[in-house]
Parts: sequence; C-alpha cells; structure tokens
Amino acid sequence: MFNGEFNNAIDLKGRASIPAAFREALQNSTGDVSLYVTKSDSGLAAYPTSAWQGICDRVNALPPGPLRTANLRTKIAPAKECSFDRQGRIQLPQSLREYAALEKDIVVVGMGDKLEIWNLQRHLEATAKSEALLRENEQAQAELGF
Amino acid sequence: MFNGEFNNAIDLKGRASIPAAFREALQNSTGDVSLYVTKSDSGLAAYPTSAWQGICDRVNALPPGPLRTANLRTKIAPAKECSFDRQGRIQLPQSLREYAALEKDIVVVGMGDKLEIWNLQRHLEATAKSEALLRENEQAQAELGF
DNA sequence: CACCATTTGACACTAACTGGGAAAAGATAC
DNA sequence: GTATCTTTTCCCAGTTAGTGTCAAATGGTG
Repeated sequence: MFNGEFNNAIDLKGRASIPAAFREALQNSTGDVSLYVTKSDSGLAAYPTSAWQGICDRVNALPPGPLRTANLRTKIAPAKECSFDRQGRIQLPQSLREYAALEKDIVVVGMGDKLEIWNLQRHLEATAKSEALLRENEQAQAELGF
Repeated sequence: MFNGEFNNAIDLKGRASIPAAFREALQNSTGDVSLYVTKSDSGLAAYPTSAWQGICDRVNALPPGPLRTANLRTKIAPAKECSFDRQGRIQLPQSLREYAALEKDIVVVGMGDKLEIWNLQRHLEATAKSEALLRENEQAQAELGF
C-alpha cells in the first residue's frame, strides 16, 4: 500500500507535510482522511484507521500484566488521530514531535501498511545500522535475491 | 474516551492544567465538571464520577480483610474530588502533589476510562522502562501489528 | 521553456495555557 | 471566640500554541 521515501518538512507550528502519493494511496484503499500517529522506535508511525483499530483490539485483548501496560503506556496512550489540512499536512502534537525530535527536515517512509516519520538525522543513523546488519548476513541477502 | 499525552504545567498554588481535549471528552460523555483524583503507581489517576463510583462499590463489596483495608487506605481514603476552574485547571491538595512529586512540568495522559497525571521526569522513566520491556519482546510486538 | 502539481513559508485569527492579585474559606494559636 | 496565617477559589490579563488560508517556491513533465 505505502512505499517510497520522501524528504519533507515540518513547520514551526508542528505541521508535517505528508507526500501526495501516500494521501492518494489512503484515499484509494480506505478512503481515510486521517492517520493515527504514535511513537515507534526513535520516530513516529502512522496507521490508517482500520489498521489502528486492529492494533488497539489486540492490545486490549492481552492479559493484564506488564506487557499490556507497557503497550498501553508507550503506544496506545500517546497516539493521536491527525487529519489532513487543505495542503496535505497533519498537525502533530508537541509530545510526539519531541519524542521523535522533529524540527525541520523530516523523512516520511512508506512501510506497506503504515508510514514512518523520522527526524532526517535519526533516519540516516537507523538506515546505517540496518545496512551494517545486512552486511553481516551476506548469505541470507543473496538467498533473498539481492 | 481519553487518549493522547500532553505536557502541561502545575503552578505554585497547585493548580494543574487539564488539556481541553479531555475536558471536552468528559463533557460529551458524562457531563461531569469534576474528577476524582487519587494515588496510583508513582503518579496520580483521575476518574470521572461514574467510574469512581464503580470502583468504590467494588472495593466496599470486598470481604473484610487486609486487601479491602489496603485498598481503602491507599486508594479510596486519599482521593479528592477536584472541580475545574474557569481556565480548565484542577486544584490538587498538597498531599497528592507531594505523593506524585508534582512541581512544575507535568504530563497528563489519557488512558481510556481514566487520566494519569505524572511528574515529567517520572513519566520519562516509566515510559523508558516500558520501552525496554517491549524491545525484549519484539516478536510479540510484531504480532500485535506494530 | 512553460505548465502543472506539490510543497513550503507567511500571515492573521482563534483557542488554550499560564501566572498573578484579591477575596473567601479553613486551620491554628492564643 | 477571635486574630492570624495558610490554603483555596475566583477573576483578569499576558503569552503561547494551534488552525485556516493564501501565495511564493520547488520540482517534475510535456
């Protein structure tokens, strides 16, 4: 559903431009006009409504305990539904902006069923780490056809 | 009902700003103009009237014994009904402020049927612990759809 | 090179949050 | 019971943050 990597920007008031390609993909598949955004790794993840519903249902179905609590505290509670303005931007709340250190340059990445929103610098670092990991597993990579 | 995470403040007099989003949610669902606040973990928890009633009823229905006493002593007894002032703040009694170490920067977290009020630093620590726990269970997280 | 869609920056306007002063209520000591 | 002090409540005003809109800049395409 979502794929591609885009270097966009977030403005002083915290509005992040979402690439038109992703908005169209959303429109065509689910018809949503908003995304559910939450913390993920060192960045943000944004889900279409139905996907988010599924996640919430599965978390709520977990047996009471530390794992359920941790998910509620770090994933479900901070989440915010963000709708697009006329220019295709979403307003991200301060808490999420701070968490992901979003200030000016951001990277929006399509990850199939979800989007990721990164601070440019952090995305570079995360990518570098992933590349290093793959170099340690050349055989597996070859088998994948890369 | 309640969700989202907000960085607000408590002033020298002990008045804590409750985000407008939560006040509206309250208004729309129960019409309450106050919250029942009590101790919880290392912070405070705030409940709408009806939810608090339910809790009290269930605690009172417990058979007499240490468990019932402990609940009365640590949860029911310290609770205070706090109503909003015209600016959307609640006045927290000194005992609760001290318990949760609320001084200046606070975090107000929506947790479905209740709110949590944290000292900023303590909230960071609590979420960091939860994140660490989730990283130890990547497989489980993937299955949830994150 | 001109055109078009997209992205970004800027502005004004509104709403939300924060801080302070004074009145009211409650507690404490005499 | 009264005086004094502290805490809470009410009200006002300043500051900050968020929203809606417009228009300039950017980049890709014919």
